[in-house]
Amino acid sequence: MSEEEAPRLTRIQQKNRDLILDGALDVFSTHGFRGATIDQIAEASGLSKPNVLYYFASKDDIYRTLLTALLDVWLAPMRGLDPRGEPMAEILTYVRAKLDLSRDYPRESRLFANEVLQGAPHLQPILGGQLRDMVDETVGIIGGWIGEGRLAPVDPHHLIFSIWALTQHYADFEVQVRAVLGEDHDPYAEAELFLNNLYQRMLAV
Amino acid sequence: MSEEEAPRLTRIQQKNRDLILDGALDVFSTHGFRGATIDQIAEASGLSKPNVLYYFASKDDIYRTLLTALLDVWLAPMRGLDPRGEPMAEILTYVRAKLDLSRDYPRESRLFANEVLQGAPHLQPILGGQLRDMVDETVGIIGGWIGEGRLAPVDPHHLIFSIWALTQHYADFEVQVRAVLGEDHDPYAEAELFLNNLYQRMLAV
DNA sequence: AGAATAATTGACCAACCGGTCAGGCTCACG
DNA sequence: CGTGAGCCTGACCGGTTGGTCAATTATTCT
Repeated sequence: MSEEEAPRLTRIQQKNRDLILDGALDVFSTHGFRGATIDQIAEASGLSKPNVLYYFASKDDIYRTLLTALLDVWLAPMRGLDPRGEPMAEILTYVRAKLDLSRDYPRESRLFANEVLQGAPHLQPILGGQLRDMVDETVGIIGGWIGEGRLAPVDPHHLIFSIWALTQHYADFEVQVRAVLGEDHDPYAEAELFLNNLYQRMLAV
Repeated sequence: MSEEEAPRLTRIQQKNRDLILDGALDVFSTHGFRGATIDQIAEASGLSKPNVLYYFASKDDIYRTLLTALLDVWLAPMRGLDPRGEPMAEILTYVRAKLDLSRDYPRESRLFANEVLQGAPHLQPILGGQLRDMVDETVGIIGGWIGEGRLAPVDPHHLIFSIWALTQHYADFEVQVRAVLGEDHDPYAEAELFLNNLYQRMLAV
C-alpha cells in the first residue's frame, strides 16, 4: 500500500505553480501541445523560462498536470446523475451542468478538444478505460429509464455524445459562434433555452 | 476587372501538388498549423523538403491552399437547402449531407476544427463575412417555415449550430467515440438513425 | 538530337526549440 | 542578524525549424 506523499508546498511554490498552470492553460488550449512553447508559457505566466522549468520538470509535465486536473472537473457532472431521480429532470440537469462548464471553463474545454482532436496521445487509455466504464454505467441508467417507459426510446450512447457535442461546441467553436451571431446575442443564454427545448421534445414519452 | 489567371499546370506539377496537399492534410489535421512541420509534410507526401517548397512558397501557403479548397466542400450542403422544398425533408437532407461529410472527409473536418479551435487566425474574416451571410440567409428560410407553422418554433441559429456540432463531433472526436463505443459499433450508421429521430421529434409541429 | 525549361536535391543558414547549470539572490527561521 | 534552504537567472547546449541556393538531373519542345 503506497503512502500518498503530501508535497507540502511553500507559499511561493503554490503561487508560482498556479501562475504557470494558468498561463499554460492559455497557451496549450489555443495552440495544442506541439504548437505551444515553454517561452510562451513563461511569458503568459510572467516568469522566466528557467524558472518555469524550476517548478515543472518539462513541458510534458505541465501538460499532464493540466490534463489530470481537468479530467476531474470535466467528468464530475456525469457522476452527479442520480438513477433514483426523475429521468427528464436528471438529463436536463446534466445538460445544464455541462453547458455551465463550457461557459465558465472554455479554456479547459478547448484543451480537451485539442487533445482528443490530435488523437488523444496523452489520455487514450483513460478514454477506453475510466471514461468508457463511466459511460457504460450511465448508459445502463438511461437504458433502464427507457425500459420503464419513462423516456422516449433513443440510443443512450448517442444521447450522451449529443450532450457532449452540443454543450462543448459553444466553448470549442466560440469564435465561429460569435462571428455568426454578431454582437447582439448572448450565446449561452440562448443555448440554454434551446437545449432545454431540444431535450424535452426529444425525450418526452 | 481582374482577369483570373489560369496557371496551366504540367502533369508533374498537378501530381506533386496533389501529393503535397494530401500529405499536408494528414499532418495539419492531426497537429494543427503550429504543431505541423514541413519535414512531416515532405515525408507524408513522399517528396524531399526542398521539393515541397519548390511547389509551395511556404508552410503558410500550403495551409491556406488547403483551407480555401476545404471551404467550398464544407459549405456546399447549406447551399443545397431549397426554400421551396418540404421543410422537414430539407433539414433532414442537410443533416444527412453534413454527416456524410464527416464520414467521408474526417481529416477536413479536423483541419477546420483545429483552425477554429485555435482562434481561426487564418479565416476569421470569412466567418464574420461569407459564412455569416450564408447563415443569415438560411436562418431566414427556416424562420419563414416556422412562421408558416411548418416547423416547430426553435431558434434557427442554434438549430444550425446543433447540426454542425452533432455531425462534426463524429469526425473531430472520433478517437473518443470509438474508445467509448468499443469495437462492435458502426458510429456513423447509428448516428444517422439517431439524428434522424432527433430532428424529427424536435421539429415536428 | 540538342537546347531550353522544369524538377530535384544536398548542403547550408539563422532563428527557435526544450532543457541544463553554475552562480547569485531572498527569505524564513533560529 | 546570520545562515542555510529555497528561489531565480544569464548564459549556454545540441537538436529542430522554416526556408534558401547553387548545382544536378529529368523532361519537353523544336
